[in-house]
Amino acid sequence: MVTIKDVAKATGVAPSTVSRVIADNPRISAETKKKVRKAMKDLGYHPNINARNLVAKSTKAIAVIMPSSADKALQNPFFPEILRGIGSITHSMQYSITLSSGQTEAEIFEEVQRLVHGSYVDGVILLYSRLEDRVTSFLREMKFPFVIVGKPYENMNEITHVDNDNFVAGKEITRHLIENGHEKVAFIGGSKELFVTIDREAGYEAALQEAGLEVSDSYKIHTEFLKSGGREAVETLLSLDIPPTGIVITDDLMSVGVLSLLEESGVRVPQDISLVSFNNVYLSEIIRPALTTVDIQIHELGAQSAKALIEKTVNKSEPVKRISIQHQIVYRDSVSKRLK
Amino acid sequence: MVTIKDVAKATGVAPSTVSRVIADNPRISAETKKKVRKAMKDLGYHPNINARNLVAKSTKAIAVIMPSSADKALQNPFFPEILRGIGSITHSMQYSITLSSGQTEAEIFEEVQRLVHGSYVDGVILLYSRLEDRVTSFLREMKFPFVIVGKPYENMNEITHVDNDNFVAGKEITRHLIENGHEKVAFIGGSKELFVTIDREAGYEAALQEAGLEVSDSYKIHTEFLKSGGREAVETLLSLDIPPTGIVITDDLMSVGVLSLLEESGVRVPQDISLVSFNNVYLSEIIRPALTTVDIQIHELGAQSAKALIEKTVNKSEPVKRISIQHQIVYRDSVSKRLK
DNA sequence: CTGTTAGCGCCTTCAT
DNA sequence: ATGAAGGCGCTAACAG
Repeated sequence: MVTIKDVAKATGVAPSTVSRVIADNPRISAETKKKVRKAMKDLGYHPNINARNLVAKSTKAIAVIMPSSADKALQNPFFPEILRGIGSITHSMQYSITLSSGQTEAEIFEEVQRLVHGSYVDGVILLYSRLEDRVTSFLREMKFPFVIVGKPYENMNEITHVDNDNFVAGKEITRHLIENGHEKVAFIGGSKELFVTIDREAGYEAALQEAGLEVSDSYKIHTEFLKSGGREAVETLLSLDIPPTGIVITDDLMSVGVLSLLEESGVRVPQDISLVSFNNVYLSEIIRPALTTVDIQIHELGAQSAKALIEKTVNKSEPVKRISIQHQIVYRDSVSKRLK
Repeated sequence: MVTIKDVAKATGVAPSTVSRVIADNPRISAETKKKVRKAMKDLGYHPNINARNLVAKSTKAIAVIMPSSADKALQNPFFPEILRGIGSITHSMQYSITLSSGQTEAEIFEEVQRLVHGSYVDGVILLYSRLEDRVTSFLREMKFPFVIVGKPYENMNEITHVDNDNFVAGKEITRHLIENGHEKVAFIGGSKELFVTIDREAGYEAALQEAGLEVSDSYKIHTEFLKSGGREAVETLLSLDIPPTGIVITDDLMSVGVLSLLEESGVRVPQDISLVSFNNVYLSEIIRPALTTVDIQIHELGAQSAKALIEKTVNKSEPVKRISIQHQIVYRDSVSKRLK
């Protein structure tokens, strides 16, 4: 390994001078700079990050924590996409990403402790948000910079987070159904412990009420991730006295499941039932009918969270922020106009 | 930050002694160990990883390189899954993962250089394999430990890689179609630059030949990732004089696209056409009809590659390995028996 | 068994 | 504008 000393020796200057050249210190003559830089290139010098971190007490690295993989949800294309968003920022700022997943919540907790205590990273992005999460409490206690993608369960004004306005999004997409003549619209969401579900559902209800439509519990389904369980739920929905003509579903991947179930039962989409959902994942575009869905800008969600986090790590007194990412409805073919 | 010195002072021993109990050095008395450990706990001591790395000249970290995100393929659930596989091993061995993606190939190359030159990581896992890849050549030149998930384009016996036996898998899944009475079977694959495609296609042809069936070019389609392009391809296939009754598709996600296209054209699966594909991603289970697909054990692919890489990093003279992960056909509902 | 010393590669005063 | 010296936190000889 070629070190700063080697470069110094080769150039006939002191190590400190080389160090200054690296930092592009203005009080080094242009001449020596050129000389030193040449030597660096010739020798193939690259700064050793560990040595640098050691003295700088900073790592220029952030950790990204994925939800425990008990969540089957991990197969959701949401994750690669958000990672790309984060990566676009980290790359441009010369930061690295340390990825951390884990089978269980405990494993993740361990890992995070290791990461922050060992000074592996300068900050943490949480790709989930759970009630009474030890990781969150730990990070707060340590006063360690972190941001949550989504909505924190507690201390919302004290935790920087980036999220969509899921309430409004839910309202708008439901309204779209209503405007197309649907008066019986159902809701299928994931776990009601999740804020995404809660918010989108609240938006759904608000749209209904706004239109003077009835909000009925029998029209609302919560299912983890539809396999057998979701199946029955959908069947129940269909066998109602007055089955819905439109469904709001909180996730494109779930929509695919529902869609399949429906068509299997001979119900056609959108002729018999209209579907709308959230995320605008690639999948929603290749499936038939292509899904009308709200684009939540996953990439941007990632980019903004990385940006906010990095700002926080360089300036610890950066104020708490609550960043809201725009959403936009993408109109495709899963909604039909219904004559009254 | 509490350091080894603080612990030493608090315990009344030398820093080196503390260092030794951290390493659980056998020649330290049980008594002092206990004493020191207590102090560590009381003070909340945690080793500083950078300092340690600096002297150890090892980072206990590996980099995972994702394909350039020009590949829309990144939304494939394949990635989160393989990351989990890698994570399961790294976690258990106390390694960390540095994730690296990038918009372009050049960006990735830069990043990898930074990672290896700066001693960020001890080894690299490549989640892609491309012809004349600068990253690969660079890693080889540097003699830096790396493994490829998939099949290297060059120097196959000099590069440790973990892969499925895609030829056999392709053959078996095609044979399954044939055994169900399908004599006209088509093939839809991704870019023919990719080894996965090539291997699976070769298997497909082998099965056909084995059964004495004709291999026809008009039955073979290569499409990046079916949007508009794939659409036409499928239509062409259907309008053939003798349209196929079965299709082998190299990826579940593509299958979903094809499936949708087919049903849109009024072709029923599996009644009119049977479909089989690869990967056994969660999606293939929730879609209707559920897909008969070959499970390539993505998780295991990740785990084995991490294991092989770590072995290589601790023992540079570890021999080159070629690890093949078992596959297994998962029979579901996308294939129908066809009477002759 | 434990303490002392040196040094990993870099940055940063403090001099000059 | 540059050099010399010290130290970041840790480990690894080398002494005892």
